[in-house]
Amino acid sequence: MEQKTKQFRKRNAILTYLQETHLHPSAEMLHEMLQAEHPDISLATVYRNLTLFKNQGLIQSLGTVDGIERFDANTLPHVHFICTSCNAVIDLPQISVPEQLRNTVEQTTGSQVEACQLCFTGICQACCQSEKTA
Amino acid sequence: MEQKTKQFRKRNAILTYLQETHLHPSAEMLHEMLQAEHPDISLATVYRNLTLFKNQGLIQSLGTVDGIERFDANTLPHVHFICTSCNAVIDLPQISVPEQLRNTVEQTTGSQVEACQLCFTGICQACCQSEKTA
DNA sequence: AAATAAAATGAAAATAATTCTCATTTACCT
DNA sequence: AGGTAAATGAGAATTATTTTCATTTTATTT
Repeated sequence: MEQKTKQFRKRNAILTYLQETHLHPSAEMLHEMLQAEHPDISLATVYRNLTLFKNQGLIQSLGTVDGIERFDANTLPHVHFICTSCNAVIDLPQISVPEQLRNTVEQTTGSQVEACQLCFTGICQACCQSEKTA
Repeated sequence: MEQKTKQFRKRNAILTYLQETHLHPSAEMLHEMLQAEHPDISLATVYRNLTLFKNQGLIQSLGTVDGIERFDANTLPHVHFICTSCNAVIDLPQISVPEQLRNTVEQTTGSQVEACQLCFTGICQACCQSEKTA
């Protein structure tokens, strides 16, 4: 009962993990998490494939948080919250950017809009509470 | 007719330049521009003072564009457009993020919102046109 | 005004995230 | 199985940013 396609490849593991997590991980976070399944995976492979996925449009970069790039397999426009205390990146599905803004931007500036990111920063609930108890 | 306060300091020059430009420059861009007035200004001084201004809340970081951090002396919430072709960062004063969203985020997540950034990416007008003619 | 202390700066070394090189391994095709 | 192209690991290289430390500049005190 072997698999038809032997996918030794770590590439799939990286993409799959990204698609299943909600942590918006960095390359190093990914590398660490993937070592459970692939103890010999190298950091270079993680970086290499992240760059590849980005170019293929399979994932998006969320920019840097505390100097480190974070990634998201959800390429649909959606809103994030970044905690400046614990550096968590959290989805905010309850908020959305009005679709029409895209057109407003294109028409008032003569540019071509490819993407749009809305991002709130502050202290997340968990950090707010640990501040109180401390 | 000498000035009362001898301000040899380059610090002021850095902040003033940031406040007067609309280019949302990087440390290196700043360093290059400031050399006109201060030929001996060092890159370390630019970085040092940018970090200082950030901590003092006098400027904000816009995050990285093509791997390089960009700065803005306008700390009021406002919207940006980033050109993925020429890496220009352009203000979009005609757009704004509804103030109420801040409360929505705080109430639905139990977090404390400190700031909010909305940013469109794409091809700016200038680059759109040079693409056509090329 | 001179003396002293504190802050700011330049130059270059150090750091750290990311990318690249190259030898090796793995998967695919016939 | 044999040959070829793609993927990977290990570590070197790169590069933006930070730090160190000696020097200069500014502020303060006498």
